[in-house]
Amino acid sequence: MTKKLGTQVRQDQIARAALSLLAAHGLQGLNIERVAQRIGMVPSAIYRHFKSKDEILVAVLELIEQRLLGNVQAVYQESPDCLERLRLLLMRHIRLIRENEAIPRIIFSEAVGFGDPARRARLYGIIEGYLKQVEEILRRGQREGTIRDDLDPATVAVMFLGLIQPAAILWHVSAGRFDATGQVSRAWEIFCEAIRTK
Amino acid sequence: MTKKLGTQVRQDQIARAALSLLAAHGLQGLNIERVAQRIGMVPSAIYRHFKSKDEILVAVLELIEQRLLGNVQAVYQESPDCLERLRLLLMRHIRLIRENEAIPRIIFSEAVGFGDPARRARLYGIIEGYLKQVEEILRRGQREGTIRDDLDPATVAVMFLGLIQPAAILWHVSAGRFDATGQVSRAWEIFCEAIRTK
DNA sequence: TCCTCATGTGAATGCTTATTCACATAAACC
DNA sequence: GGTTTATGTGAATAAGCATTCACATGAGGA
Repeated sequence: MTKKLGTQVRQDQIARAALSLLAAHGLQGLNIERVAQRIGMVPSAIYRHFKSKDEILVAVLELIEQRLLGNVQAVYQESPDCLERLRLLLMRHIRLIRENEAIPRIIFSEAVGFGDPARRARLYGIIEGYLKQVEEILRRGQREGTIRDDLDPATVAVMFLGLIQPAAILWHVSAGRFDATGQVSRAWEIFCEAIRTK
Repeated sequence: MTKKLGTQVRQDQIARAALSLLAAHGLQGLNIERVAQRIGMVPSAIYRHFKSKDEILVAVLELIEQRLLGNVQAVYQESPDCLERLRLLLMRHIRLIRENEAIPRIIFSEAVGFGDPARRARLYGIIEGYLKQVEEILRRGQREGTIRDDLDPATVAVMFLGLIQPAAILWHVSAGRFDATGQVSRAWEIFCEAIRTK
């Protein structure tokens, strides 16, 4: 029989497996059987650790949240300059998405958008939290004088997301042919020039 | 019995019904029964006009393409100024999405992203076609001297999409609380200033 | 060593849903 | 009006999949 492991360990394994499967097969292709297989269990065993498939999706959302906020922490270490921090965050974000296509997928997916309103709210909270972090970097830049202070940080933070999203989608839809990293780099130059103090 | 109608008429009805249902219930909630009900038929009758559910999705994609390109045609009539055309296109686009949430939903959906590679390619073609139209407006602006000609139109066109997408997603995830139109308007100001000739 | 409890198993259940098919009927054409 | 053909109907099929449950077993404490 499969080795027995604690519920925290299993929950983590399950969430990771689900995220990885979402990337490979999409939400439609995510079923309990595949998740179980991935970690060497039998489908019913999953239910020892999660009450339902929906709960697994919530766990996946939290995993994504961790990774996004982890990126924010990292760029604070990597550079003291706010504009540079944003650039680094952009590059980390695009890498995160390229390594894990599931992220935009689950975020835009109707399972989250239409399902339990609480889960939808949770997702909104995650995105808002990330936006708040971006805003914070922008505000610091404004205080330092490197970023134009006539701009609304909240608006600019959403625009920042807009540098990444369409590139990520084109990359995915084109089956990897679209040069997302190049697009984001070029777009960053234009964006950066627009928000930097003249 | 239900009145009998030609296949072209039915195909159009079915595609429209599917688009509308996608907006209301998401892809998961789109089933043949609901589509049939919406146009007063019985599920099996759908198969007189489409070989499979997948074919219906393709028809929906084509409907979306029509509407996007229709917007482009319209703004050419509405203004002779390229920057103004872009602004109008942006506003039309956000309105299209607000009236029809299904559009981002189906575009980002894994049914399209992971299914038949041909369908994925079709979607890429649609987005590319729209981008080409935006690029064309940008190029005209460059020739006229209203838009900076040191910018790559392709890059800027993707950025243009980026003005809309995150706003649309936040609007959807927040259940309509996020002010997408306001965000897009404010973002447009910043974007416009960045690409206009100084 | 034994007990107990959390974890793993395999089979069964039940629901949803796409798809098919034999049959029915409206409409177009002669 | 009769014939033909495309379109609509209702029932049946079958597959996929989440979830449950009675039972089995490993691991840690007494």
